Amino acid sequence: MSKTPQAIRGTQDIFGADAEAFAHVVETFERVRRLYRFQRVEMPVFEKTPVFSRSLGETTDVVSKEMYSFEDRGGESLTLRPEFTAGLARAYLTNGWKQFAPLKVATHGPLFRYERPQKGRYRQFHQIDAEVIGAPEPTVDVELLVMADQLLKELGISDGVTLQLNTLGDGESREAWRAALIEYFRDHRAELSEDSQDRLERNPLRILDSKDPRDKPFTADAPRIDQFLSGEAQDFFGKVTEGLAAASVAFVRTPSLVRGLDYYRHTAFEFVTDRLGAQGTVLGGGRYDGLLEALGGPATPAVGWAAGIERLAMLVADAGLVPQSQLTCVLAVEDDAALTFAQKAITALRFQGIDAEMIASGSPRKRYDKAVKAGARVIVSFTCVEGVPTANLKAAEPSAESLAVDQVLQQIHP
RNA sequence: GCGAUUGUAGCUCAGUUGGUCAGAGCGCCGGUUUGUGGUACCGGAGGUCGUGGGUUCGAACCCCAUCAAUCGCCCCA
Repeated sequence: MSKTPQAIRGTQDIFGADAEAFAHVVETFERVRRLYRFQRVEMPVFEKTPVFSRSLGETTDVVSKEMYSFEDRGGESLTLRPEFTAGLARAYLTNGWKQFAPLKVATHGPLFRYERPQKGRYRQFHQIDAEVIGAPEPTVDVELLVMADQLLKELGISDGVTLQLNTLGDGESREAWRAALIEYFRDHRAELSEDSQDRLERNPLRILDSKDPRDKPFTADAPRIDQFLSGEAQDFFGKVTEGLAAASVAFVRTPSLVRGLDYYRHTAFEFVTDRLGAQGTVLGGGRYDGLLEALGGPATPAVGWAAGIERLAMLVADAGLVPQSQLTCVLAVEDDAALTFAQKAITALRFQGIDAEMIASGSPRKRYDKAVKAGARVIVSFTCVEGVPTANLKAAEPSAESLAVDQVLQQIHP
């Protein structure tokens, strides 16, 4: 006896209302990205492993435990993409897209991370993504932030979502800050949570957003990036905040918002909601001026963001904002002798751009009831009167839809 | 990798201290009723109670293991 294989942990079969919400998010993103003139790109779902491992650098945990890697038949290590950014950076370098700089691109699709599933977190998940490669100006950061803000507003989920904004400064500022943080936390080492004591060695910046209450008193008084910002970095951040003000995009300065990887510079941001449990980040991004160099390319400034489609879809669905598409016309074939006539009719309706569904199976007596339950604007029953197939249009009162359906039916004959 | 909770019909669930406990509603299929009609009634299909062990005269119920789901921790590019 063979058993049906189960779906892989952390994958989803998205269907029905969830699929509608998902599609609505993608469609809205596509509309907004056109407004901002971001070009659509399609990317491979897998790459050579170094594309991701080199971009991730020293965070060995992520590389070894969180990536879906495997060897192809030639023995080369490949990886299902865990993010869009590294693949886009690779494409920029290998295709000579420098000629198009500054390159504004947008994409969406599945990503893969070997994680324990929980609310809003899956092994195969989906993101929308927007990046600008080859532009060092803070105005570009602003454009991306305003675009993200508009997207959330167009989706109708901006209430309860706050933009958390921080700067990591340039390379030197960042390094000085990091050194100061290590020194500070080392002095309080014994009082930190076990996790944070561990983080002190691996990833000290992460102590700042620890969830452990034992760490809170120390994170509150920790050194802030502002004390270490160079004049240039201050100026950059100032222009970003001025741009946001000009676009009326509200934000909250969040000194604890950090990025673990060294290639991040300057702007870092997250749109966060309190409605998704522990996974509150709805859209996140920042400037990664150091990434293309890490991939072996020339120094190339870049900035971008990504957002989880599932999380956005949940917010949209919870707010009841998924557009419903009501069936326009349903045909109830109450006599099988009228079936071909009904088939002619439904074909004509659909060719006229009228969406239609036909009920022609099961007990003929119950087909009309089924048709009623389909919730269409217009019901057409098909019966035979003295042996002649006949269509009867039912509508409570004449409407644009019923008139249109009637007009098509007038032109159809058994 | 760790923790908590949960697994009974296609769906939502009930099932008492282990002793007709294999059930209900919805959905599906069929029949009757109604006949410009979202009605009502009758009937039917469908489950080795997640899986495998164990305790017991007897397990959906107790114990162990395992798988899966949900939520959280770790991690978060």
